[in-house]
Amino acid sequence: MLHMPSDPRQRRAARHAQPSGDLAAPSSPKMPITVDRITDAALQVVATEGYDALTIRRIAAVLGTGPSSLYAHIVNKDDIDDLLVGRLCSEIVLPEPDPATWRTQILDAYAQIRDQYLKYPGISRAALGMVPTNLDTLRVREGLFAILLAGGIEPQTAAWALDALSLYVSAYALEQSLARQRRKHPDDEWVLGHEELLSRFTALPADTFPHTRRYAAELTSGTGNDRFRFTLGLIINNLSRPQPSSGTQHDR
Amino acid sequence: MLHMPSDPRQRRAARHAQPSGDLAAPSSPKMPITVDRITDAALQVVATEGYDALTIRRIAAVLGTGPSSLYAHIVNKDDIDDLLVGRLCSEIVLPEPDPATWRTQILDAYAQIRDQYLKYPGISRAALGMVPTNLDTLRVREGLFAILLAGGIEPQTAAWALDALSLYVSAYALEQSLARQRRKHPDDEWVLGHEELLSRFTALPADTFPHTRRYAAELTSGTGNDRFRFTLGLIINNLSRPQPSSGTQHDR
DNA sequence: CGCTTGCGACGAACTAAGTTCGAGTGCTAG
DNA sequence: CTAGCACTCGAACTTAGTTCGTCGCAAGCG
Repeated sequence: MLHMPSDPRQRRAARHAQPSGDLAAPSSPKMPITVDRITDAALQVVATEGYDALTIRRIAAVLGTGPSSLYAHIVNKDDIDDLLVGRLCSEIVLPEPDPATWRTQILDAYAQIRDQYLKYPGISRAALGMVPTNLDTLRVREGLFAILLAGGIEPQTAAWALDALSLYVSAYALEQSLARQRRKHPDDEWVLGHEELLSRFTALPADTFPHTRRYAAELTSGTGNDRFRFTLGLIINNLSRPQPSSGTQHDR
Repeated sequence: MLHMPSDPRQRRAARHAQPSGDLAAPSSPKMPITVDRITDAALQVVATEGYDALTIRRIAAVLGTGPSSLYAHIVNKDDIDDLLVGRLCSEIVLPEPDPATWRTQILDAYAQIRDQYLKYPGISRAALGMVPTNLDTLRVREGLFAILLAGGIEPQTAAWALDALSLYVSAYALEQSLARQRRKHPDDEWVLGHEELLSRFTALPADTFPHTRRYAAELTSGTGNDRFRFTLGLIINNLSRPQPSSGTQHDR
């Protein structure tokens, strides 16, 4: 039986390289530690305890072993991020591009990504730092890119819009995760519900914070989802229309 | 002489509370450790070595003391983030809102914020997790909000756009910082320049990555600044126009 | 059939970092 | 002058990422 490279660095490189002929070896009949099992364990930890609780020792404990046992399969902890994001991306289902409904297609796809991120709280932090050559993220990018192009968007505009949307969605998920985490961690008084935030704003001095005070209701209104759809709509709606020259040139 | 509360928790709370009558005590004639000196030292560390190198011990070393000496002034390390973001925000200069030039005013203000973030690499990570009651961030928000309102934007739209823009700028700065950091850290082969990224894209299999391959030039084109201005323009240009109803409702 | 060899598993240990403890120190009020 | 208090700081505790050296097992080989 042909073995994979024993050096985990080479394995990581192999994961980032284009898919060559040799597929990943199927798991042995026994119960050895594999990259897949590590990924499963890590995802389980993140789903139940959040990304901050994701430690090498925690993963090893789920697998019933010690921390050093993982280092035959991973390079370092960053490698785990790679695996997690890869797994998440692989579960994104992308539609066949349809020029008639490309807006909702994009919106739905990003909502899917957002839901994945929120399902694994804090994991978007890993996605933000991901090297852009990860194969699974490239697959998703390709799919989203195809939808935009089918919508008649200029390739250059589509490419940059892709960046903007992806970045925003990651940041949005990260912020949401952090907020929810704080809400579950009421050790300090830093947990602010909607009403408390509103009352804080209205209690601000009117001379230095006139607008924040006056429009406190607007500033604190809307669910996370409302704001998400608003922003994506803002970006998407501006794509297919000719950009009015208003001091901002973005042609090239 | 009246002393501040001895418990650093109360001091932190005091920093977040609205500015009451008692101003912070001026520094003693000698050379004691103060919150300001801690902030200075921390900023210096971040500017020269990046946010990842910001440790309690490193700050203490800059101040010529041990790590425990700081805990009389800060609650924990998160508190340092608070101080840093506060300092950064306090250096943002906001223009008097001008209805005629509100677009460039917003763009310039966010460019200022972006430059601050990039000057202290990785610090935007702290900004992303910041509690929204930080007084200094509120000041900046108030100023930006005022500009949008002066531009005739609906309060609700302005409030949500503020969120979207701030989130994007933070995420943008974080990504840029991470990328630059990787470039300076050539221990692995994960450093990808523009050309290398391009060649990677063109080397992708044409059957599964047709668009990425075909438009590799567009996908890798543009400086960070180009993309920054593009995205902000995308959002800003859509604000003052009536939102076409395209499945996205944001009223309430 | 027994020996070798090499890979994967893993206990132990090293380092770094956040945080706490408790003793010391100097300033200020009474 | 002295008591109290805030501040300082060395030492130590805890957690976490990572490495080292050993062990066991299975495949090939004589």
